[in-house]
Order: sequence, then structure tokens, then C-alpha cells
Amino acid sequence: MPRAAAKPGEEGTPESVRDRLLNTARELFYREGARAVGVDTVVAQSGVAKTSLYRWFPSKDALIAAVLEQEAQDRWHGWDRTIERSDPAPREQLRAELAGIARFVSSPKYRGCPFMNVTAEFPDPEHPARKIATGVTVELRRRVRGLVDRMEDIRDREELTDQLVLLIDGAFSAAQCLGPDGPQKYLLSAGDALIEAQKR
Amino acid sequence: MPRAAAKPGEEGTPESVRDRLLNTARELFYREGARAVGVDTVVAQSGVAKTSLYRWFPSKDALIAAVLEQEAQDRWHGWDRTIERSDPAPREQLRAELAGIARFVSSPKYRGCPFMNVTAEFPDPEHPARKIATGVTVELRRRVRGLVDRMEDIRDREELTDQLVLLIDGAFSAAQCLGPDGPQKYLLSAGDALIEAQKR
DNA sequence: CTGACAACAGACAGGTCTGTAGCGTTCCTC
DNA sequence: GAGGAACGCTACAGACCTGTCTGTTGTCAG
Repeated sequence: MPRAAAKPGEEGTPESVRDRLLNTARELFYREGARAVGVDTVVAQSGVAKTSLYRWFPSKDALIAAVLEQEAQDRWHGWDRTIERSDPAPREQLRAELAGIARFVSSPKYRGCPFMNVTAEFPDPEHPARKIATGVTVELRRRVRGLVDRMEDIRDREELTDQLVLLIDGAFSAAQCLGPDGPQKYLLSAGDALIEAQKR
Repeated sequence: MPRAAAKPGEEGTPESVRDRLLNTARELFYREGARAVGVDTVVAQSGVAKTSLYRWFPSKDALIAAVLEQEAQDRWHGWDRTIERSDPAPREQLRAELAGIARFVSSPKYRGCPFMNVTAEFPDPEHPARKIATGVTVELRRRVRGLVDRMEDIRDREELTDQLVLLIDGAFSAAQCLGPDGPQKYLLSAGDALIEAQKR
């Protein structure tokens, strides 16, 4: 009989096996789709026993959610770094984010936004991974709004926010089909035009 | 042994069973995802024998592709109708399309763009359904470009086209997560702003 | 040394999925 | 009324998928 699993949340527990699973799953789920990849494949690619997977994650769905959680952390970490490195003016920070997103989705390995992909793969809004994906979408809107709020002389801040969100989500999704030469080339210029149009 | 299937392309063949399969599959695939729905479910919901499914479609993948093909026809049919009903000026036609898309994605039954969903579900670009989805994306860009080409005094037509495509794809994808109150509310105003900014 | 724990390997139970086969029925056409 | 096409029903093969169980090995604390 397998011993009781160590609580994965605890401090000081070795993380190597769990991390290997998480990283392998992340790569596989992203490249081939979470639904298309079986746990056996994750286990084999990780070089880990299946019992270990189920010690660290109660189910495959939980593993998918954990992967997405990691993905979310990375996205916001990247966002924050972009903010830190850029000019403190909110408009410049927004421009830096747009430029970063355009570069990100133009990578040849880009296979779509992980959160949108999960949303397409799991229609049930109660799926744990879906909740994380929705959270990221809401948080993106909130962060754009935060930048817009700090700009001066904007006529309608809600409108500008949503217009920019349209552009950003468009870049994330269009790049998957149209590749590195997709419309994301003009993400930054479009953002500039929208901001300019909202100046009073 | 089942008899040789009647060629589905031929004129005059009865279409009721095939259509029932196609319509049921379309609804199910859209609502729950093509990958999540098994052929048994399609067959049961259609009130049709499984043998009939495989008489009309050589495989499930072919059924998915046929569903998407139908979806594509409907999309372009709607596009054309919008054009016909609107003012002949290209800018007004474009505005009518944007308004139509915003309304379309705000429906409570909206579950994302079928083509984007399939793209997320089937990473393999060689999948027959994927090819249709990619075709629709390319065709959308082509049609927007066609309208932009007919407008006057546009500085950079390629740039404006791609900027508008970003907005449109953003509306299609953002509405899935954010619902009827999503940023698509401002799709039309954003389009206007981008066009205005490209006027020389 | 011993007990607790993490990890390994591999088998397997139980379900689902795609696609095929067999056989009988209906319906249309000649 | 005879033949053939389309259809329905049921069963099934074979693959795959999730999750569990058995049993073994290595490690470290007390």
C-alpha cells in the first residue's frame, strides 16, 4: 500500500520530482493540448513513476490546473519585469507591454495563449483550470485599466481599456493561425492610435 | 458487409440523415468541444445508427471538418448579407461588419469562435479541420483588406488591415471569457478610431 | 537498527473512444 | 414482386485513458 502522501504545500519538502512533472506537463500540454496528452506520456517524459504523479497531484485535472497556475505566475512576472524596466510614465509602460506581447506571440514556438487554449478545450466553467484562465483574463483587463487610470487627459477610461484589451487578445489569438508575420506587427501602432484618439 | 456508400457529393441523394448528423454534431462540437464529444453521443442525439455516420463520413475527423466547413459557409454568408444590407460606402460596410460581429459574440450562447476553438483543440496543422480554420482566418484578413482597399485617403492599407484584424479577433476571443459585457462593446468605436488615425 | 517516507517499476481494473461486422427492416424503383 | 440502397440495432475488437494496487529500493531521523 502506498504511504500517505506528504502534503505538497509544506515547506522544505523536496521539489525535484514535482517540478519535473510540472515542467514536462507544461511543455506537453502547451504543445499538444492538455486533452490530447495522457498521464502516461507525462510520466514517461518526466522519467518518474506514475505513483509519484498521483502523490503530488490528486488528479490529472489538478495537474492541468497547477500547470496553468504556473503559466499565470510567469505571465505576471514577465508583465512586472517589463514595467520595472520601462520608463515610469504609464503610457510608456503600456507601450512596453504591447511591444513585449507582440514579440512574445511572434516566437516560432508560439502555439496560442495557454489560457485561451484551455478555455477552448474545457467548456465547463467550473473546471479548475478554467477558473485560472478566466482569472488571468480578468486580471489583464484590471492591469490595463490600472495603466489607463494613471494616464492624463483620457476621455473615457473604460472605453480605452476595453479597446486595448481587444487589441491584446487579438494579438494572442491571431498569431496562432497567421504565424510570426501576423497582424501583431501592428499591435503597438494600433495601441498608440487608440490612445491618441482618446486624448481630449 | 455494408454496401458501398453513396457518394455524398452527388446530386439527388437523400440528405436528411446526413444533415441531421451534421447539425447535431455542429451543435455538440460547438458547445462541448469536438474532442470531448464521442461519435456515440452524436449518433444517439441524431437518432441515427452509427453505421449511417460512417456511411456518410469516412471518419470522425472528416465529420469535424464537414461541420467546420458548414460553419465557414455560414460565416461568409452572414458577412455577405451584412454587406448587401449596408450602405455601399466601404467604410460603412466595414462598420456594419464590426457591429455585426460585436452583436454576434455578445449572444449568451456564444462559446467562442469555432475556428479558434478547433485551432486550440487540434495542434496539428495538417488536421483537415485545422486547414479549414486557417483558411477562414486568412479569408477574413483578405476581406477586410478588400474593404480597406476601397476606402480613400488611407496612409498604410496593410497596417490598417492588420490593426482591424487584431480588433476583430480580439472580440471573438475576449467575449468567450468575459461574456456579453466584454470589451466587444467598443469594437465599433475602436475600429472608427483606427480608421480615423490612418486618414491622411 | 528501525520505522517513516519518497520514489521506482509494473500490472491491472474499469471505463471510453473509434471504427467494423452481422443481420434484419424499410422503401424506392424497375 | 424482386432487387438493391439506405437505415436501424447490437455486439465487438482494439486502442487508449485515468486512477489504483502491489511490491521493492533508497534515505534519513531517532
